[in-house]
Amino acid sequence: MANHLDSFFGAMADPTRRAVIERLIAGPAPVSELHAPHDMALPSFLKHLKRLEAAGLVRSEKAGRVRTLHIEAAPLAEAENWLARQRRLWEGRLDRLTALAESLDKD
Amino acid sequence: MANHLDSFFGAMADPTRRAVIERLIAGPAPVSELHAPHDMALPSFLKHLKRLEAAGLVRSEKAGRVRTLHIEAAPLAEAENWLARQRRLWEGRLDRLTALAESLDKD
DNA sequence: CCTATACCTAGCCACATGGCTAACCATCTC
DNA sequence: GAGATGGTTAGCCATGTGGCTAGGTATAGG
Repeated sequence: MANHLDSFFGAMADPTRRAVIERLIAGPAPVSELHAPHDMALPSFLKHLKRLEAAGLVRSEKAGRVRTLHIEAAPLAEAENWLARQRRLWEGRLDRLTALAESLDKD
Repeated sequence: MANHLDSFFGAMADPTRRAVIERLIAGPAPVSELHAPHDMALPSFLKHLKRLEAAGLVRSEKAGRVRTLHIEAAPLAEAENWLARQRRLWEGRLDRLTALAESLDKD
């Protein structure tokens, strides 16, 4: 398989990286601004950004000294769809169980 | 923060574990049945199950020699809601950008 | 009671992850 | 062109993760 889901869920499994995503949803931002609220050395923080970019959750462009990051919404939607599908299957199963229970009650 | 989201996303960031979840959505199953389709030694596989249980995605009960696993749907729903909220914020932002663009066009 | 079954524990290994410091570009700004 | 600013690279370290083998425990079945 080796899905995007691997790298997506891996990328989201860290509060620093989720915070970056939440910030970027409000609009693009340069590295230094993203870094500011996190009590962590820049190189450590950059690793998180690299991971987000590798997972395709984020794009970045450099202009002069400044690298600006943008969010990439598609993977978010993809993961949400995956979860929604699991939930529907689960709910479908519950429905069948309910129906089964009712049919057994009749006997 | 140290959210459930940490352990949830961490748990889902592995194809073996996602496959277990997908299987359990169809209904409860014992360890050996869950293990069967995965080409991996049992102890390695057990670690994955422990991780799912630690993340609260799965419950398990032992009867005699057999431990049976059940899925726990709530965390799935919670993560789906988190993603949905992000998406709505994102879409809201796009709407505002569109409105802004239109208002600029009028000038 | 003996054996097979089903799972569990302990302990090892290689590699990934998440943090750091130190030192290094590159580009504005004065 | 000298400094300050914004990122980047290299390399170190501790811990976590994902795999393994070997061996153990507990119950089901004959």
